Amino acid sequence: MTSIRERNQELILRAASEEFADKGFAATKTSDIAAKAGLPKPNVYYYFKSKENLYREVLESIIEPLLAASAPFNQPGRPAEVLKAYIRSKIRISRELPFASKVFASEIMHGAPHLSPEQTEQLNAQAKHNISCIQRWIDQGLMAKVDPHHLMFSIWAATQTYADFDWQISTVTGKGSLDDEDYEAAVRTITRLVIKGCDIDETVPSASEQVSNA
Amino acid sequence: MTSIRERNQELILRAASEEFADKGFAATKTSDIAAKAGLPKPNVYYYFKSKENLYREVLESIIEPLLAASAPFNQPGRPAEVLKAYIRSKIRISRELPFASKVFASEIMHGAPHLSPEQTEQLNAQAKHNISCIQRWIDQGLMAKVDPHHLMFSIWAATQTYADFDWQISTVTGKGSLDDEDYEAAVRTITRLVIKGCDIDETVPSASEQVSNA
DNA sequence: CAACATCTTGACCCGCAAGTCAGCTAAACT
DNA sequence: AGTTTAGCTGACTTGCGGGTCAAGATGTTG
Repeated sequence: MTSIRERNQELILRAASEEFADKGFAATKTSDIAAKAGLPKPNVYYYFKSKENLYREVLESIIEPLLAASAPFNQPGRPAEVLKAYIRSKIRISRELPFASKVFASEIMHGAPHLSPEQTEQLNAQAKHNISCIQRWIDQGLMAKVDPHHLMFSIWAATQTYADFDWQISTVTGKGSLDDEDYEAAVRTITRLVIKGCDIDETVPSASEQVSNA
Repeated sequence: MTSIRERNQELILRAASEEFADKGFAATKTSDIAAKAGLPKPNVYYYFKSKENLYREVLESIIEPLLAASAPFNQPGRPAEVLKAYIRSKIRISRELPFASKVFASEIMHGAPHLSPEQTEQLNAQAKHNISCIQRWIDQGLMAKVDPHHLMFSIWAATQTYADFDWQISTVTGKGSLDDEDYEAAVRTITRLVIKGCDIDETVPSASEQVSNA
C-alpha cells in the first residue's frame, strides 16, 4: 500500500539521525542524508518539509523512549528495584538508539532550541517527579540522604555517556564497539555506585515479592 | 605595548568560546563572535586566521586544565584522596571554564575531528594511566573490584554534565545558575557514590599523614 | 614631526547548501 | 487501455556566511 512512502521515510529518518548524531544539525547537509539513504536530495524534501522538520522528527522519536525509561518511578516500588530498572533502561536506550540519543543530548546541550514547550515541560515534569520520588524514599528512611537532584544528574550523565561519548569510550577501551558484556559491566558499575552510594540494603531478593502478596 | 593585540585576542577568544559553546562550531557565525566581542568582523580575521583556527585555540585552552585535573593520579596517593581530588578538580573545571569545557565535550561527541593526533594521544594516555592506577588499587586490595573503565566513564560523565547540560540542570532545579553550595553538593554526591561504590574505607583522616612522616 | 607599523573598517566576492520546480516515470484504480 | 495519483529527479535559484581587500585611522619610535 503506502509501503513505498513508509519505506522511504524510514530510510531517510534513519540516515538523518546518523548524520545529525555525527555532525550536529548545522553541519549536516541534506544531500548527505539523501546519499546515505540512497535517494536523490529532492526526495528528502518530498517526504519532509525541511531540514529542520526532519531534525524535529528525529528528536521526537527519542522522547517517548526516554519518558518510558522513567516508568519504574511511576509505579510503587522499592528504591533498589526502581533505580536498577531505570539505569538499565537508560543504558539500553544509549545502546539501541545511539543516534537519536546523541541528537537529543546535543539538543539539550545547546539549550533545547528545537524542543516544543510541551515536550520540555513533559520531560521536566518527569524529571521532577523522579526526584521527588527519591526525596520521599529519603524521608521514609529507605535510603541515605543523598541529594536527589545531583543523584539524578549523575545517573543521567553516567548512562547517557555511552551514547554521547562513544568515540571516547572506543578510544580509551581500544574496542571498536562495546559488546553485551561491556554493557552489562556498565550497568553493574553504575548500579553499584548508586545502590551503595545511597546505602540501600538489598535484603529481599527481587523475584519473590512480586509473585506472592504475602 | 602589545596590549591592544592581547586585549582584543582575549576579547575574541572569550566571545568565541561562548558562541561555540552555545551553538556549536558549524552554527556559529564569525560575525556573531565579532559582535559579542564588540569588534567588526574583519578584526576577528586580523587576529585569527580563520574560524577553524579560532575554534582550535578555544579547544587548546581547555586541554591543559583537563590534564591538570588528572594530576592526583600522577603522584602516589591513597584511592580516597586521589579520587576526591580528581572529582573536585573536574567539577571546578565545569564551573570555571564552562564554555571551553562544553566546546571540548561537543568536540569529543563528534569524534574529535579537530583535535591533533598528539592531543588525542595525550588525553588518551592520561585516561589509560588513571584507569591502570585504579586497577592497581584493586589488585592491592585497596578498593572493591569495580570495573576501572566504567568507573572512570561515570566520573567523567557525572562531573562533565555540570558544564554540558547546564540548561537541563537549570530547568530541573529551577535555578538560573548554581551557587557555591550547589557545586559543593555536587562534589559531595559524586564523591559519595564513588567512594562508597568502591568500598573505600576512610579510616585515616587526610591531614595528619602528610605533615608528620611517622 | 616624520616615517613606519599596527590596527580598524565598509564594502565586496564567492562558494556552498537549503530549498524549488517542471516535467518525467511508475503505480493504482476503474 | 486510460486516467489519476504518487513518486522521482536534473537543473535551477537564492541567501547566507566565511573570508578578503584597499584605504583610512591610530598608534609608536627616533
